[in-house]
Amino acid sequence: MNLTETGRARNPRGEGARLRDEIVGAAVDLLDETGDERALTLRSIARRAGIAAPSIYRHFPDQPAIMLAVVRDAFAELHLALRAAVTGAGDDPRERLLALCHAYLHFAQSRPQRYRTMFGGLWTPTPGESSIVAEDLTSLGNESLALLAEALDACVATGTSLSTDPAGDAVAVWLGLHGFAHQRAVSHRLPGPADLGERMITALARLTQR
Amino acid sequence: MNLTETGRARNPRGEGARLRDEIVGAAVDLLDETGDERALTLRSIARRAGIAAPSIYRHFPDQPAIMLAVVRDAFAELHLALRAAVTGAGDDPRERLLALCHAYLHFAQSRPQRYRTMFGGLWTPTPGESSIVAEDLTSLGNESLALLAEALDACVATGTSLSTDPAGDAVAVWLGLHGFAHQRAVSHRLPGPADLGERMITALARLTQR
DNA sequence: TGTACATCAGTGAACGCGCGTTCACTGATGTAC
DNA sequence: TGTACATCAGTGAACGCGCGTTCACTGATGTAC
Repeated sequence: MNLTETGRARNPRGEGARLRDEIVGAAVDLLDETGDERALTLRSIARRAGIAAPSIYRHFPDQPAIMLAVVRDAFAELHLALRAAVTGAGDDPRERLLALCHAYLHFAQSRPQRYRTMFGGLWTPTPGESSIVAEDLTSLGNESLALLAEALDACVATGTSLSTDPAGDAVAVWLGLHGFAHQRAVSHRLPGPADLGERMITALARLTQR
Repeated sequence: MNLTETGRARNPRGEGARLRDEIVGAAVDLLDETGDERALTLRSIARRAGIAAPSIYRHFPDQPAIMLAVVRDAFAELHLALRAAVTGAGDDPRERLLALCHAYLHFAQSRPQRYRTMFGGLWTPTPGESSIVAEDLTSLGNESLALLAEALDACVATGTSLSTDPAGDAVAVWLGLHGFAHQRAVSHRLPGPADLGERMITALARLTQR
């Protein structure tokens, strides 16, 4: 590492972009620890990263841009986790779909603060006031939703799902997962039976009884 | 009203509590307009209410206490809306359940910022640092959830729902509604078919085909 | 009925603080000649 | 090979601002006698 006891060593020429990742990492750490995106100020992130506050401006135009990078990272991480789950689940479409859904719920449960931030919509009150544009936001979860739609399609093809509109029902499954995951991320004391997630997935994906 | 052109008239003796409601109202207005709970500072709320900032301390111990009052008000309003919907829906259990669910979704759509704040979990990062205690939070939606469970019970009793665990499935329906409502409150551009909400309700409540 | 006084609702000035952002800078490292 | 110079990564000091909170206060209104 480039860190010393009394500060950080400078990155070599051409690799200043490393600091960009360190800044995002510091922001993620702060978010996971405090659970409060209001704590992610430009100065607190700089402190955490061990740099002077103005150094951030070499890499980000403003504070919301850091948040966007954090959220983008988190969505990329989610997508990787979902892909890995599907890939590792074997060939049975039902198992693949369930693995994907469980990976989604696991992702949210293990990083509740990041999950809340990804979908909380707070970090960008008014696109236009900052460097962020609407385009940055709309497409964020699309890749992962496509993965879910694909898994549901496969279930329909083998008769495991009775859905007559897999594309629409994929959105329904996603929103169900989201409601479950989000509420659990927020309250950590969810009423309801232990198999609640399973039950919602089965119902929304219109899976047949095994 | 007690407002004049150059300030507000003082409340008469014994009715100083009126200002409390005005403070909460000002906070709600700010929240609905800005869509950003970070904008709800003690000073901005005071400005909006037309009073001096220290006047707030006569009615609230600190800023999170105002947020709690806002959220409590919103939950009370939600409960009233749900009750009114059920009451006005006639005797058919299916219609009553659907009316309740639609009222829930309508509530969230017509007050997206308040809905987000109610369930966003941001306004109370660490109970104990402020005047808020955990007890203030846990019971917030319980009344409304009970209403939903009751409506689902009635559907089961008449064979309209095939649920074998209405209490658990009521939570499932709620989380489905929440996922739908929350995501719509945040993004306002939801993919999926027009009858998505209907579809989720029917599936999660295990309603029979009509 | 008059009057002194307590209570109540709300104010104005001031405090110290962390914030985002700017500016001119430092000093190491690679490059041209 | 040596040296002047451009580039690059990051800094330190300073700015103005809005924040939460405190303090002693003002002045209207009800109450006791």
